[in-house]
Parts: sequence; structure tokens; C-alpha cells
Amino acid sequence: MNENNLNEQEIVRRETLSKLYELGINPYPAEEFKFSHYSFDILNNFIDENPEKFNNVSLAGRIMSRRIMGNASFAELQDSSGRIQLYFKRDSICEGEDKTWYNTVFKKLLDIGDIIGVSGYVFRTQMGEISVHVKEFKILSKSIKPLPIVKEKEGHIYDAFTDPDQRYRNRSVDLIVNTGVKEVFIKRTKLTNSMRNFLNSRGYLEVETPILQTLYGGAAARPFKTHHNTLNQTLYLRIANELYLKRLIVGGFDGVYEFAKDFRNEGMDRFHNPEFTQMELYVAYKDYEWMMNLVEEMVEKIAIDLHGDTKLKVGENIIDFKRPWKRFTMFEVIEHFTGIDISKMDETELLKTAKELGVETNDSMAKGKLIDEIFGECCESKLIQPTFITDYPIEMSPLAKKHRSIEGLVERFEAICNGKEICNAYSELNDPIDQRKRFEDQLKLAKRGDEEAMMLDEDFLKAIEVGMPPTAGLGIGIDRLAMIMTDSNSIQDVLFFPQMRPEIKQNSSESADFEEMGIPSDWVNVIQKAGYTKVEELKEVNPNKLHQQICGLNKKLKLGLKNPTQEEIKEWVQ
RNA sequence: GACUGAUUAGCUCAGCAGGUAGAGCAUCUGCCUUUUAAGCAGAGGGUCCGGAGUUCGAGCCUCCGAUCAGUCACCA
Repeated sequence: MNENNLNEQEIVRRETLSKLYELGINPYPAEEFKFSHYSFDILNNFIDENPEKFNNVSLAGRIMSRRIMGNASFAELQDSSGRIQLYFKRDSICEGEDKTWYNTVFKKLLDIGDIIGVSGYVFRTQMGEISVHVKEFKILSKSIKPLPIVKEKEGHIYDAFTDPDQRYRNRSVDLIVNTGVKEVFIKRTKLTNSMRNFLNSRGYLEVETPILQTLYGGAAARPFKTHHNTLNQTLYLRIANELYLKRLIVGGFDGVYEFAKDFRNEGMDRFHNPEFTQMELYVAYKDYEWMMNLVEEMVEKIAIDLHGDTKLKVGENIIDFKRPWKRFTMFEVIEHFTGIDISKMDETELLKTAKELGVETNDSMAKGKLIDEIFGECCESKLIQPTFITDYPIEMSPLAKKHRSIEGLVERFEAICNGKEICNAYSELNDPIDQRKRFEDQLKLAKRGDEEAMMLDEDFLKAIEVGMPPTAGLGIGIDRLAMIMTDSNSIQDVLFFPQMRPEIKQNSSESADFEEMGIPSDWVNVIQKAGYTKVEELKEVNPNKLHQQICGLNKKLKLGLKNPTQEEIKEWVQ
């Protein structure tokens, strides 16, 4: 960070830093600060009749507001559990004659954003607010970058820090300043904990499988590609972990699951981030009917763990996760929403129907893809309450087992909720001959132009040739589920650090380039501040004008530098 | 990628028929011993996203570009 980028307020804060040092105060002390309470404990347990209980408390946190009134002042301290008001009184802070700690350190050298530790006693103000009467305070970390100040009165928020771009790029500030952001992430962790507990209680084993893979598979998506130097080999970041987990089922584990970061090199929007989290589960000797029951039970439990209720508000809707959820086959739900029975149609008829329904089509679409497109276009967004859609066309499910009774379909289901898929599951295909044929069909699709057709994975085939028990498999989108469970409108709201476009940096000359011209480093900053980012620009400027500009800035910014003479400047510029 | 909208002080945002910029908070200087979006008095702070054009004159109009947002498209 270059000095010339500092704004006035940042300069002021750096000055207060040096004043603290002059007073012998270390603004970044090394030693532990022991504190007795969190703000939450005090606010919840303080009883007016019995204030002695909180006669001597200490706590630490960040100053979020200050109201200074002569010899007494109020401030708000924010710790990890919430906020509490502090009361500073001059003669309590400074019992002797020397009032420096109140008049100077507290009033002049403390800022919003500073982290302090305080000790004192708890009381209730005339306005009825439980507060800590501070007897001693200590600076634990001085903040030299001003926070955006968000104020609130009667539930109304003023000057909110709302620009999504700024919030996501600067998540630390977002978490400090915007109430409710932390809760979303705490809920997300509760969600995964709840799910993990549920799976562990059933005896399934949490495992880890490779993220760097020589072949990507298990889903239809474009991958991120990287390179391993020692092996001199292309590797891919996984798009799914399905094929590895199934190998573990072959290996004799009856139930395995993984919370997996997967990576897909595709579009970004409020439902898609290039890296996202999926929980995949495989259980031997089960089928997709059994898995539907498990999903219902698990998600219902998560809703209760998070909200104490199966019902919750998501956007405009109340969603109820109470079992049992509705179940439709894909053909049924399409007929339900379009009035058209497509179950007997061939590819030509489907193409015609799709066009009639206003579904965009192209030549690479085969029968299965067309059905999926019709579903996606006409049904998915209308399914708000959790609903299972079952029995998908075989062409788009190369890893799922053929339906036990209906030709052309597979035993697959998705759960749709709030108009979006939240999970996908199959009775897993364990017939190695059929599996090989399905991979070969995918290759044909790829030749037809389907960029997402799956690759043939010889090692995986080898594994299931050894023999995989009948298995039910599930992939559940954790981010999507977290969005629903936290009523978030965008995936970026449930990811601490969502992928962002890189910030554009102006291509400017390095400070060293200016110094080579003979300009002292102190003045390089000033020149850059004056708007000259490239040395070439400086060579064209009138030296007298430059002299005036930078001397003016020196004065304006109170830099305290000794102004150069006009002759010196001419020498720089020549 | 398409369309629509946005970009003005550290933050949130005004601004007019095109006449050279304003509020609140934040900052700085005072005052104020229980306030709470504290208050009062004063001050500083802006290449009005960048570039070009029209004009006597552009924050405002036109064109080009950048970035962000929303919608759509793409995307299990």
C-alpha cells in the first residue's frame, strides 16, 4: 500500500498512532488480554436488584460508535457475541490530577474501529440501557482504516454498507458492520454440522477423495485444467467425486460420504460459483426409493435444528420441509404443468413439442436432453414446496441404473425446492457391461457437439467390474440448501469469499521509476497523488506548474516536507 | 453475450432548462457529567468513472470505453 493512496482520514489516523507512541502507549500490544465476559452474558444476566454480580467485569471488542459529551461519554463495544454500551466518565478513568487518559487518549486518540479492552462495573442508565461503567481501558489494536458507519434507529438502518461488490471484496468489513451477515454463516455451519451428525449417527464414514484428478467425471460440466510439473501431466479439478466414492463402496465400505468442494468452469450468476460444495453419499444395498426417504428425513431435521420448525420463510414463500414431500415422475410433472403427455413421444415429436412450448433447441439435443429442457423451462421454477421428481430419461443419466420396470428411464430423482434443484440421486448403475455402453453413448453425444458429455473412465470401469453392490447415491448442493435455509437471494451471500472479477489496476509506473529520475522517495508519493502515474507524463509537464502543484499538496496534506526549489524540479523533469 | 439501469465527498445519496456542486453521517476545532441515528457552533474535504465530441459554457446532451447491479441467454 502506497502512502499516496491515503485519504485525509487515513492520514489523521496515522498521526494519532504516532501520538500514542509519544505517550508511551503501544497500540499493538503483544500480551494476552484476559476478559471475564462477553457482551451477551451481561445483557442477558444483569438484574437491577442484584448488580453486585457484575461489579467487576472485563471485556474486549471493537468500538462501533462514540458519543462524547464533555466529561462523560458513551461508546458501543462490539464483540463476537453482540454489542454493549460503555460509559466513560473522566474522573473514573483518571482518578488523580492527570486527566490525559480521558481528555487525550479516549477523546482524541480513540476512533471507531479500534479494538480495546475495558474493565469496570455494570449499571443501567437513566434511559434504561445496560452499560459498562469503564474504570480502565486498554488499546489492543488501533484501526487506521475508517469503517463505513452504519447507524440504526428503531429498526431503520441509515447509511448502510450495501454495495454488493464492495461487501464481497471486503468481507471482513461486511461482517463487522452489517448485522445479520455473521448469522448467515453461523447457520451454514450449523447446517453442515446437523447433516454430519445425522450421517454419523447412521454409521456412515466421512472420507476424503482426490480433488486433482487425471480424468474428470461424475457429472456433466466443463472442468478447470491444471498441470503437474513432475508428472508432466494435465490434471483437472474435480467436478464431482462420485466415481471415487463408488470405488470405496466396491472396496467394502457400506456407507461413505464427503463434503466436497467441486469446481466447474462455467457461468457465474446468483446460483453458480465456480467452486461450490456438494455432499455426496453412497450407501450399499439400498435404492433410490430408500434414498428419498433419507433425504426427507435429513432435510426436515436440518430445518428443525436451524429454525426449530419445519416451516420457514424464503423470499415471498413459506416453505415447509415436513415429511412426506410430494413425489412426481418427470412425465407426470410435465403433463401437470403443460397438459401434454410426452411419455410415448419419439425424438421428432419431442422436438416439435419443445418448439411449441417455446423451449430453445439445437441439433446436439437428443431425446433425453429435450425432455430435460422441457422440464427446466416449464416446471422447475414453479415447484416451490420441496418435491421429488423421479424417473429420468436414460440418455442424460449415464451413471444411473435402468428403471426396474419402465424402458428408457433410469432410477433417478431430484429434489426441487423454491424452484431450484437441491439434490440429485440414483440407484447407482453397477452393471459394468451396461456402464461401459453408457460411456460409449456419451462419446457419441460428445461427437454430436455436447460439450458436457462424460468421459470414459477406464479405471472406474475396472473397479466396478470387480463387483459393486447395489447402491443408492446422493449429491446434495450445500450452497443451494444454505441459500434456502438462510433466505439468501444469492450464492454469494452464503460463501464467505465468492469468486469475483479481478479489480482493475491502472498500469502506472513504479515508484522506483520516478526515483531513477532523481526524485526523492517522499516526493514520489506526492507526485503520484497529484495525478502523474507515469514517468512519461511528468516529462511533458511545465516544471513551474508541477512545483506549485506538489508544494500545494505538501501544505494541504500537512506532510511537513521541505519544499524543493524550482531548479531542483527542472532537474527531475529533464 | 444481450437488454435495462447505475457510477457525484471516507459512507449513504441529492442535484438542473446545459451556467462550473449539495445534505446527513464520518473527519477536524470548540462547548456539553447518563446519551443513544446524542446535541449545539464552526472548519476542511470532490480530476461529478475514463476518453472524445456538440456548445460561449457539460456532472447533466451525443459517441466510445471501463466497472457494478438486475433480467435474460449459457450453465444438471
